Amino acid sequence: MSTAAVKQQESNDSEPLWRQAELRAAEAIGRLMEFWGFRRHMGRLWTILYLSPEPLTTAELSETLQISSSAVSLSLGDLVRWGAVRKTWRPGERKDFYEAESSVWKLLRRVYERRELNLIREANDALSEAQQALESVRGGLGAAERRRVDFMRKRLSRLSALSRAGERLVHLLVAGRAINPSELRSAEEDDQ
Amino acid sequence: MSTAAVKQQESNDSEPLWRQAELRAAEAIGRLMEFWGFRRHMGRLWTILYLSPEPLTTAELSETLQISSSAVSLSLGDLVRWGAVRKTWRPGERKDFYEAESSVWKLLRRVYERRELNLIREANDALSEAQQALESVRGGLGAAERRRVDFMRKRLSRLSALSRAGERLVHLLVAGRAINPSELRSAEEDDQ
DNA sequence: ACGAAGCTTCAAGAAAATTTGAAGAAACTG
DNA sequence: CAGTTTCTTCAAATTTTCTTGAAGCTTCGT
Repeated sequence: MSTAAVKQQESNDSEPLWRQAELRAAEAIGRLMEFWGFRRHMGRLWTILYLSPEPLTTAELSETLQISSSAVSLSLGDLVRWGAVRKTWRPGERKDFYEAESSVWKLLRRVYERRELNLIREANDALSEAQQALESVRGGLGAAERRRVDFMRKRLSRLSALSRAGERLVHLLVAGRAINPSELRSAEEDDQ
Repeated sequence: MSTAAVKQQESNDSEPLWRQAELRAAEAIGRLMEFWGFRRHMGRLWTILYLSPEPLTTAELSETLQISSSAVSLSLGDLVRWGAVRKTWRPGERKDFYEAESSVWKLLRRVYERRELNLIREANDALSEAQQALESVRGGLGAAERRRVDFMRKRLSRLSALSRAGERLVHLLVAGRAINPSELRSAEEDDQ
């Protein structure tokens, strides 16, 4: 009864037979993107567009994925801002059409460039500030506390070295150059 | 007189002067980890431990970060499970003490190995299923729909190729070997 | 210029996650 | 072995994030 039910469902709704496969792929990519820090809808929408031979309208998207048109608009806007989806225009049509940027590599690069690098830099700044704060405080401490603070300073500088190394690696990645992760490892090989 | 003032400051809050810097660093790393898909507390706790010359108790941690002991226990448990923190034991002490795994490189490797690889594999499986579903449906379609499905199949196989390439890269990364991101790029260079 | 169609933004509601206090287990001490 | 101390688990509550329907804008055709 369950397999029959599926067949029925497919033809009853006047849904193409491949819709289910499409949704499954969209879901997989959606999860991947969610895990990567984006909204799940972004991945789903992008996938639907990526699998479509021609541009789609927001109405088609919201119908396919069964989400409200405002949700489509929201996530689609993000996708456009990330360059993952382009607005296209059709002569004689009033609605906007959307198509996926089909070079995943380009997308990855852009995200790393805009987002990951920023993130690392912010962490870096915060670490530097913390280090400076420690240094400025160090003078007025007794011997025991000074030892303590020196330990922290050593550790903080290791973290800084790491995050600078990470920044460098992402830079290389974005430039499409080869990367050697051992740089990360060696960034923390000064003391034990 | 100025040293006296500093001393006062120290004792008024009964907080060491460097506490603030420590918290700032913890916050920075916490954000980084949150962005990376972990609970923020995990990063904060790890950082406090990493910056401490000696192991700390849960009580000290919850006091330092101002979070409940149950939250400490929860996130600390995760950290131990990820190998980011070790339980240590002190003769004569009843409480457990915790210390940070100080090799960040080891940690990164472990996370990529356990989590990212799994994630990619899951996506891969879902994509394969979708592809198979399309193939099994292809027979019963008219010409137009068949063309449509063939387009999807081509795109899906590109996604598969990409994610297999990604899997390979992560493998290399985990093994500490050099990586060339151009493998990703070339994974989608069959058609336009 | 007016009306309609489509897109976006917003505030309210729903869902999901994190956080916590309290209760339960486990481990140690006297 | 009873009584503590410490750690963990759980359900309730809070906070945060997501989703939606409605209202506001903009653009286009007449």
